[in-house]
Amino acid sequence: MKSQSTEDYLKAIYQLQEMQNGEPVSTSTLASWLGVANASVTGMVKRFSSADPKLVEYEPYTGFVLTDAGEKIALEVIRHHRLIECYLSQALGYSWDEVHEEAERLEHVISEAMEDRMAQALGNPISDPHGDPIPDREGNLHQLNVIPLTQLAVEQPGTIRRVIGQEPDLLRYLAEQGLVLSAHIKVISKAPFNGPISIRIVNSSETILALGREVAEKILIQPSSNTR
Amino acid sequence: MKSQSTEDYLKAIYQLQEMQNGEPVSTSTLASWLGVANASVTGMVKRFSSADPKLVEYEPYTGFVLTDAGEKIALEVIRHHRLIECYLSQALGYSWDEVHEEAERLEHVISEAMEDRMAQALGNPISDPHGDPIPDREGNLHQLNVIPLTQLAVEQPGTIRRVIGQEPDLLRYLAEQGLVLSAHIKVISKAPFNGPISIRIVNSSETILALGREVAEKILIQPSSNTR
DNA sequence: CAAAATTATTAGCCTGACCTAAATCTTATT
DNA sequence: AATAAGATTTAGGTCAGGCTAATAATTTTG
Repeated sequence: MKSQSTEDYLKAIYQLQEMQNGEPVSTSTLASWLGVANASVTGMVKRFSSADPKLVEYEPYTGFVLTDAGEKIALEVIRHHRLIECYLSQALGYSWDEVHEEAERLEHVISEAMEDRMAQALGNPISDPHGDPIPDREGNLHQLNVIPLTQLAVEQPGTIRRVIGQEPDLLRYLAEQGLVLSAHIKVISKAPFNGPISIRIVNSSETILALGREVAEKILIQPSSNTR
Repeated sequence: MKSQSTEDYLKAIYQLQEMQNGEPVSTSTLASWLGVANASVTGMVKRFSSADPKLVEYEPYTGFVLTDAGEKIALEVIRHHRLIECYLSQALGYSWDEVHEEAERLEHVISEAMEDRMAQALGNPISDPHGDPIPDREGNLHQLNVIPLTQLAVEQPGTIRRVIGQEPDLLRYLAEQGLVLSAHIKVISKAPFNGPISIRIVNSSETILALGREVAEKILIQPSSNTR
């Protein structure tokens, strides 16, 4: 089994690559994501690309891309992480802003047997408490058909399916406003000049919420047919 | 938080001290228990006894004894370990020979919050699947009134309350024979010259089981009044 | 297109946790 | 009391995973 650091690096590269539509991940991006010095990343990744099997491809001054072997490990760790999040939420009553931190440590130590038992207890869930997809044992991800809230048309109704990012403060804030998974919402207006997006939660109070673009970008919506 | 190794060392010292009725633990005993070289123990324990607060008292050529601060940490780790064992057994269907290995890694990474939630889900158990007592948050242990099976008198009935040791093979063997917690047994005979002890499981088949002294020493019995 | 700014790499160092081999201390034995 | 046997510690080394400071490569800008 790979060390905890190795697993963290590979997971981070995978996630950053995903966030950048497959672009190679630069040294400094990875370093600041992991909270280590650039030089540490250079050293660590150098080991990865001379490992057997090779875990990342590395083009100096371009960045890192996972090999299939590296991606496999990353997906295993992500599967652990997200299953644990689900389990903590469903079996132990954690809220969605608490699960990430705990899972971050547990993901490196659970056995495959434990993973299987958790998955079974949960009925093999396909997404975690934030709507992030859980890879299956082979690493296949179930992709949702969603768009960021920023791209939802005015008056177009939709359902919240996923929230990107793990900042507990933001997650708590969203939950307080009723912006949780499966909530039905509708965009009332989008202020110009990149201003806030005003939305309403359908079938709930008539309150109108204004969200900044940064936040709205992280809320992924499954559009539904416009019923009005 | 202390490193995983530190926690392992302190836990080991605690358990060895317990097994030796409070005797100081020698370098080589600890080293072979942990599976590391003697020199590694010397180095590590030296750090502990010059730490702030000091974690072990060390008398050269006599051995190590935990200070109150060291014992506190050891008991926290043991509480984690045993609660996890309980949880795995009750919530995820692990058998008593499987729990130890998994708990051995999880004990170092769970948060206090998770510990509390597990304890609550289990109804604050006071012993783990092997009958080992679970320290409470303050480190208090509930001591059972038990004796090793080797000391149970012939014809004296008793109940299995605890099994010492975590060897999966032994635990599986015992379970197959019906020697599980709460089983009622009676000693039929004790062969002389340290020979095997023959027992019968009360209220079950009439089969007579012969156990070696080594094994019998690890089975702790709560004697009950002789009803015949 | 050269200089400035940015980004990445190298060099050299540190710490924790291990190791082996050699030296030293203690205890037991003659 | 001297020595052999056994236990323990010291000396010196490795490896992973960090760090800072200095250097080098690339990209941007004037």
